[in-house]
Amino acid sequence: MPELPEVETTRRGIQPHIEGRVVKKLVVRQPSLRWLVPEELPAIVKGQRIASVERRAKYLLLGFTKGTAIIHLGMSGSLRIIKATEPPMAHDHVDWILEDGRALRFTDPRRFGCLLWQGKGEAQHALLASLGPEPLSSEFDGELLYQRSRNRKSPVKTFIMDNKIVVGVGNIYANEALYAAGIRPDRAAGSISRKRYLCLAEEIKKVLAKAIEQGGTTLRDFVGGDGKPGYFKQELMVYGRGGQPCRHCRKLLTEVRLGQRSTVYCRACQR
DNA sequence: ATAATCACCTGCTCGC
DNA sequence: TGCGAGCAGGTGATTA
Repeated sequence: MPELPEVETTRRGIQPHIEGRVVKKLVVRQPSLRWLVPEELPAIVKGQRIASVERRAKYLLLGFTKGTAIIHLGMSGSLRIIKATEPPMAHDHVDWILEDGRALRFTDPRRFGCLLWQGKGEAQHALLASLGPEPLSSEFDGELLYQRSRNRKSPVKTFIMDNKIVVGVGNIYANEALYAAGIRPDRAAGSISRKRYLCLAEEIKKVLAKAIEQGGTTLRDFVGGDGKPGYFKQELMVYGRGGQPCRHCRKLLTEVRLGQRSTVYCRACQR
């Protein structure tokens, strides 16, 4: 479900409801997520105030005086605000019960998500330590892509999805940005010119920013923290459209697999 | 160091 | 209608 725009949409949806609130109780029904939820976490956060709700890459960070809760939504995770009395459904693994009678509920059928803890003063969590720049920040640009791609033989699509290069570019938006930039996804990253990388970086920024504006892409059942679906799906040019006509030239879009991920592009518009 | 593959898990769609 | 195969928004770990 979530790529960066969906995670950011979630963050914006839940922040007004939980920031500044005190955690009355953390209920972990299913600790077995991608990594085990730390056993001691409920005791650590009980009675603690959520001071901040931030995002780094696709991680959501709940800031406390004593440390930071690190949440990832994986492929199928979501967070929403509920009444604390709402009975849990099958994949409702964690509830952050607040003192105002509501709760932040984490749901994740596939359990690829995680909930971890980094205590204040501990070294930065390994998951966050070697991440590349945020795609919407000024640290990320075409020059960086150009420099980092020299001598790389892997496909450019795989390259821009590598979170050591830049974070937050998932399969949907990688496909979309490459289409917008007119670059074939299977070209070797090292064979692409500086000029084309400048264009690609701009398109990555544009597609992500636009998707955030629209509240993310709802494919199956993604909803933001406010329960509203995303509206970006109607803007997709290639993702999920293999075999259908290119919206620009009407030729049929090609679908291939690159690094186990479905990849769709136009053989005429992308070179 | 880089590239390719595997693994984690449930649910849904498709073809027979 | 039922059943196995394959696929899905992510990404760390493992293998060449």
